[in-house]
Amino acid sequence: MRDITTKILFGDSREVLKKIDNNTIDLIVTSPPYADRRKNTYGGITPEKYVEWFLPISEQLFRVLKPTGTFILNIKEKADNGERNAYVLELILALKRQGWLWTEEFIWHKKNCYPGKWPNRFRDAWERMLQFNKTRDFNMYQGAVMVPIGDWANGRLKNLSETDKIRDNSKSGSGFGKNISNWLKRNMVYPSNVLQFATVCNNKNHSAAFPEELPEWFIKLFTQENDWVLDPFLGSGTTSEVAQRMGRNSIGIDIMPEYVEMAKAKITQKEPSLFSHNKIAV
Amino acid sequence: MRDITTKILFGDSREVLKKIDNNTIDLIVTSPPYADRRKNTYGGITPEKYVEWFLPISEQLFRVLKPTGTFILNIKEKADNGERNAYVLELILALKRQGWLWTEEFIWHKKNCYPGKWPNRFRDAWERMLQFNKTRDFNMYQGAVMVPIGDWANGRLKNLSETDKIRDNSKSGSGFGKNISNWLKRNMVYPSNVLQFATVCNNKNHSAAFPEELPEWFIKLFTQENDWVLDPFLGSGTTSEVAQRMGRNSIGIDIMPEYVEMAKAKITQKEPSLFSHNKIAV
DNA sequence: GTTCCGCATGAATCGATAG
DNA sequence: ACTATCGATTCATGCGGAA
Repeated sequence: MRDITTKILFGDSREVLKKIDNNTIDLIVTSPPYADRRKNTYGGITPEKYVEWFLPISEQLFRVLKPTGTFILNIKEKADNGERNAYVLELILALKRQGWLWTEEFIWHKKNCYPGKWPNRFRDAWERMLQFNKTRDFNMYQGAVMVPIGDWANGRLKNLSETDKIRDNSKSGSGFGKNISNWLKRNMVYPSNVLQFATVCNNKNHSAAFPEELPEWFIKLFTQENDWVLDPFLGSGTTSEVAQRMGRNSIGIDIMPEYVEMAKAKITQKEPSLFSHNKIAV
Repeated sequence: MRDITTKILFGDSREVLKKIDNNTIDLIVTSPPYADRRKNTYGGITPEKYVEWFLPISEQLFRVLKPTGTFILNIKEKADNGERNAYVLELILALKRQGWLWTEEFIWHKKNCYPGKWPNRFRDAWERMLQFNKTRDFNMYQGAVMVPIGDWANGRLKNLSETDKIRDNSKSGSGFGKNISNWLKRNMVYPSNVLQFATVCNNKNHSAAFPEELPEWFIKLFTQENDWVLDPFLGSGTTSEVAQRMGRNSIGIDIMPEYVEMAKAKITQKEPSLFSHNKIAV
């Protein structure tokens, strides 16, 4: 493994991103401040101004991303006056107009979401993981995120009858001959576009809203070792930490000095002993 | 239980809906034909014309729905040229402009769908269950869909229940223990907005097969017995069948004669023996 | 060293109350 | 009338201390 660079940059992404060269990033994975959330830490962008605020940033992201790269955006609209706000839908449409391809919408199913029950709704247990690309020919290493068949097969495949197998072959869905019995012989299967991870909730000094599994999963899927990962809203530094551990170069940006310090601490902490081959640039 | 009416109507919803009186329906739950470029499938509406096609129908749905009623729309955009089509987002925005409140987006997680992959994506394992309302004061019977509590509670209950068990057992001889309902409540929790139902594989005659659990869940949540349920795209008749079984009046509409016949067969099949109190109106 | 249990808390949401 | 703040509601998870 070559040396890994892990840059943690302090500042406003709208400005800091301009220092990054064109077509250099393989994966952008980020969770920007949601509209009207985290007012105390970040500015607190209203839903009405969210698209306007985000587009200059995504313009820079488009510029720095390689044509084969991927942009993963974690976001979820809040309920407001008994109604879901539509600003995320407006954002998706605006990003498409900006030139992005809206390739996929993964669902992050939060198994341990915030509790609560109200007269008109249940707990919100999912968030959007929106995948955007510059071109249709992006890199995707699907084999890297295969999961043991165990959980899946025990529930479904074991009970497949002989007619099930035959019938599915004759059913010509979309031209893909899905011979189910082939899957029986394998140990690993591909996941779907629904991801189930628990949110991090520890009693320690600082909590990371982003569980490590989330950036880890997308880094595995869309990058190889020595590729470059970017998070323009780094927060407490989860993305940088995971990228470093996985042998990816990374750039993390945040506007809050205390978060930048926290992220730097996470990185350098591990540098002397475990990651002596890594180079920390700040 | 009073007599239940189950109407199966043949025709185009744009016309047939006009025969239904204002403010008479408690729940609309439907899975319209999804937009598709392939004309040979059911419906055959292109993504570009989908909103234009749907709005006259949703206008009628708005008219016939009670102010306390709910409209559940099951839909999912297909991938098209490597990209998710945005017509569903446009539809949500258009429905809001039409006066609907976009109350919630439930996720139907199709847990048992076959693993599969394409060069650029994984298996699509979820669909949108969009909830729209006319007002903020709609009926919602949340207790009807409670689910058993997670495993974590079993350990906790073990200790407390030692004395509780004895008390309950000793009380069982003397009528109903007053605490039984409370104890049951502790074993049941409210669900979230992510629903996990298996897909049905047994329906060869309808392209968009809807598992019974799906309309059943929403009928439980948003209606009581003798309420009125409407499905303007009935398909093979699942909604009518479930509504009848649950003691709800219902109206189902479909434009395909063979589906109407299929749906009628499902209903009348059960009428003589099990549902002799039901009245079939066609 | 395991296993078990207590406890804090997490990108929440609504209705009521206050300014 | 409209905005801002507060209290009540509620459950899965992981950590830390105890058995």
